[in-house]
Amino acid sequence: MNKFNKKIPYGVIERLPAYLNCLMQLKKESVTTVSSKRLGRLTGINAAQIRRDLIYFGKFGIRGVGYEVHTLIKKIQDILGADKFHNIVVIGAGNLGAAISNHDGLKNHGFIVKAIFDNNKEKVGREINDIEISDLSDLKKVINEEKIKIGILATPSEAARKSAKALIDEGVRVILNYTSIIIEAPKDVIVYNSDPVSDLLYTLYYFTSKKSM
Amino acid sequence: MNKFNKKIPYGVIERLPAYLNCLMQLKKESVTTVSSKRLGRLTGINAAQIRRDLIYFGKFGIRGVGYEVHTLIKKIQDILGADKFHNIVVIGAGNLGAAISNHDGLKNHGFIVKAIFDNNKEKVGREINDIEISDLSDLKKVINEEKIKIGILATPSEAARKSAKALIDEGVRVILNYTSIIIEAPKDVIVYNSDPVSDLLYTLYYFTSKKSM
DNA sequence: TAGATTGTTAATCGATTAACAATC
DNA sequence: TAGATTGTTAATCGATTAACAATC
Repeated sequence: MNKFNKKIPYGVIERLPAYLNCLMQLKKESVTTVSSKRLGRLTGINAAQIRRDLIYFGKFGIRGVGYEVHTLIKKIQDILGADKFHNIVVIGAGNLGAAISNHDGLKNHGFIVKAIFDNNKEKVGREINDIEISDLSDLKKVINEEKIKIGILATPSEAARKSAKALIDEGVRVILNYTSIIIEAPKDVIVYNSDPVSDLLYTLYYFTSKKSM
Repeated sequence: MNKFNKKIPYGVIERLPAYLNCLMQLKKESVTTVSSKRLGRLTGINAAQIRRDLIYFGKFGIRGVGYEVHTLIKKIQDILGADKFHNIVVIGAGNLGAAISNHDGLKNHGFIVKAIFDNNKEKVGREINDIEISDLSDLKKVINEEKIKIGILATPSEAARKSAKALIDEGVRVILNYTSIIIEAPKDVIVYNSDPVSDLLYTLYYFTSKKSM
């Protein structure tokens, strides 16, 4: 719900991170102002749609000028909740877990990796990106002490279901699932699945038979 | 376009990999038949929608019985083009590149990683998952020799734009972009962006203010 | 003022879902 | 046959986009 008390379409929320990402790159290039037209060209999204999306939340632009990059970043961060810090945990200290833990963007958007868990005793105690790898058996303790609500699942598939259950049982409410296991969760838990194979298969459809996108 | 010569909604194609993934898990559990109702419960997708999605491509079910798992897998693989082998390359031999190259699902769906590229001379010559790491300067040669049309971009952000350009210039037509860099590509190149931060930000919206999904 | 671009409407387009006849 | 579930329709719901007045 927004200030007009209207339900926001999913598509709108899905596009906001894309706008934000684009705006942050523009900011890095010292661009101060951007029109919906330009933002549209950069993100591949229709300019009218960008304006439509934004006015769900307020009038952030200046007619005849465009949007101030800095202001729009603040507004979108505020809408998404990315203006606050969020403690997260990563399950799995393999390549994937390490890649995610090292991701610059997390820090830039206020996500703080509080712990990385693994059940491999050899890895426990080592560090990834200055974060110590903890034993999976300490999951419960850490989640409760740090009041963690967001978890990233980056284990091998075999371990995924058990870890997901542990996260949910301890009160985690958002799970980013990077395994190909299907996670069954109660309605108040948000599970977001991300799988390179699904992404590839999706694009493959449009590729293999030269269907237009 | 399908056999009825009607345009297939994007949403349908997006859901097919989810069905496929679910079906393959069912097959592993030796389930032979599944109803749209059960598939719906497992994937979180409305049963009517599953049936609707599938008949865009043909009548794959048996009234009163459901869908034969094995048959439906074949059909969906055929639709997506996942019944053939596809050579791919991965750019970036860091944690992310390694994680993707090691991903079981790739092999299961016919994707063969032909080469992993990196510009770090120390990594070149080593192996990940039995695939030798090649020097980025050999990209052109490999892509042309192996007629690679699919590339996965898993480099640090700084290197992404240059690598993307190289891929496109040499004829790659599908790019899975795992960096947060925006890639500008001609219309006949399909770029699919996947970024853990965008995924987190999206879920964050529904989480932070207890908005219903 | 002239040019540019937002905010906003309204028309179009596309997606979802309930319902049920067909049929296994 | 009775029960189950698909295939299919049609109504509803939601998303996209062109167009343009408002206004910087």
